[in-house]
Amino acid sequence: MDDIAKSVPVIDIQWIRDWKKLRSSDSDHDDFVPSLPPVMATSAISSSSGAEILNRRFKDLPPEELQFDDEIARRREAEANVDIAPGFINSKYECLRPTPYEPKYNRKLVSLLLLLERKRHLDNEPKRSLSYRHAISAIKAYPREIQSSKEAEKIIGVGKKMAEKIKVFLHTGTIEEADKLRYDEQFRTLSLFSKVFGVGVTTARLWWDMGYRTLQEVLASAKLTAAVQLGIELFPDFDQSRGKTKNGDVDLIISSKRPDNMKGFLNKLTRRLIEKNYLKHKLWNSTEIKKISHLERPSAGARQVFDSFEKPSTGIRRQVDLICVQPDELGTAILGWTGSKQFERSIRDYAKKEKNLLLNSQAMHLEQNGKRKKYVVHSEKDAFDMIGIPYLEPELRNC
DNA sequence: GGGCAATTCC
DNA sequence: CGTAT
DNA sequence: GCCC
Repeated sequence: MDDIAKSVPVIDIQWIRDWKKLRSSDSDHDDFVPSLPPVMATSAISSSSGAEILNRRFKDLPPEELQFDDEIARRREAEANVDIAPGFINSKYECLRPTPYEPKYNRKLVSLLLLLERKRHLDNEPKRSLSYRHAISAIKAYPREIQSSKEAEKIIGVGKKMAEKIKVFLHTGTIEEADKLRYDEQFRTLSLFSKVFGVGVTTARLWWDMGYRTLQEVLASAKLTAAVQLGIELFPDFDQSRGKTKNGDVDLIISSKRPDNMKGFLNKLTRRLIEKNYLKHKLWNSTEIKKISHLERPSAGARQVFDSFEKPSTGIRRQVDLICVQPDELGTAILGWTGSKQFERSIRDYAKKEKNLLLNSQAMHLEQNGKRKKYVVHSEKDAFDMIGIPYLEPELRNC
């Protein structure tokens, strides 16, 4: 999952309606797929812009833009010891407060902290990266401009070192370490490499250390697994910096009230979708076998990742995750796949630490004196109620 | 100083 | 089987 | 890097 809670509809919903119509009139899997006009498959899609990104070399390129930056970095009165903003839910649990996708206040500060978080991530310092994520999340949700580092340090998640950086920001309008990263070839190259499907910070750095500076060079010279090679070739289609929509991947969670019908469903469905050219490549798949007291139950979160045509007529390609779940897993599956990533970490952390509830995308369990009791979660709302926290719309889970 | 979400695949 | 993703 |  990405760090953005997905709320933008990016596929033709009619496609799903047709599917539902057909499904209700017939129980044979092979007829689940609606008949739509066949797709004109072409490999020339976006290849002109694709060549650009594959050959992008950051040396001497203009600096990376800040994510949010309409703020005039004005100088504040030094170190006003004001109270924390009224109404702000000051907690270490991000899931307790609404967090917008774009901050209203402190936008440049958030942009700079995001650079530092990414730097820690690329340097393989996941815990420091997490710390920045906590602080960024809190500041994104903070309901007014921060006036001083003293005020900032009252925010749970902002400690001494972060407050010092904020102090410098308030006085100079920037944070030097962060601003430098915008021009840093290694930082920008590692960022690009690690956006490829199947590539994390380790592989990204390996490629850098081998001397590669563009994806094209990697493609030409590095020995790649088939999946990673596909990841690079599809990269131009998935490139998120292009186009208007923030993020384009689609998660479809599929369930049936008659689980016995679901055996082999995902494979059948994807085979048909590939035949009809809705899906192009299988990037990844997982078929989980749950072991329950010696019995093997095929289940929970069988998942396949594809790239597909968003809308046959446009030829625009999207990443599609197909997730097949048991009916009693539907509530937790939707909650778990809606994100954001940090929201999921937070709500699971809260549930466990504060309520002894173990939460994952398959189930919720109450743990008391060494025993686990399973609760069925029927909906997202249900999950919030059971955990005992106020419901948050998906659009406000952008922790 | 321990913990930081939970889980799978290759 | 341990590590990376 | 921060909280408990």
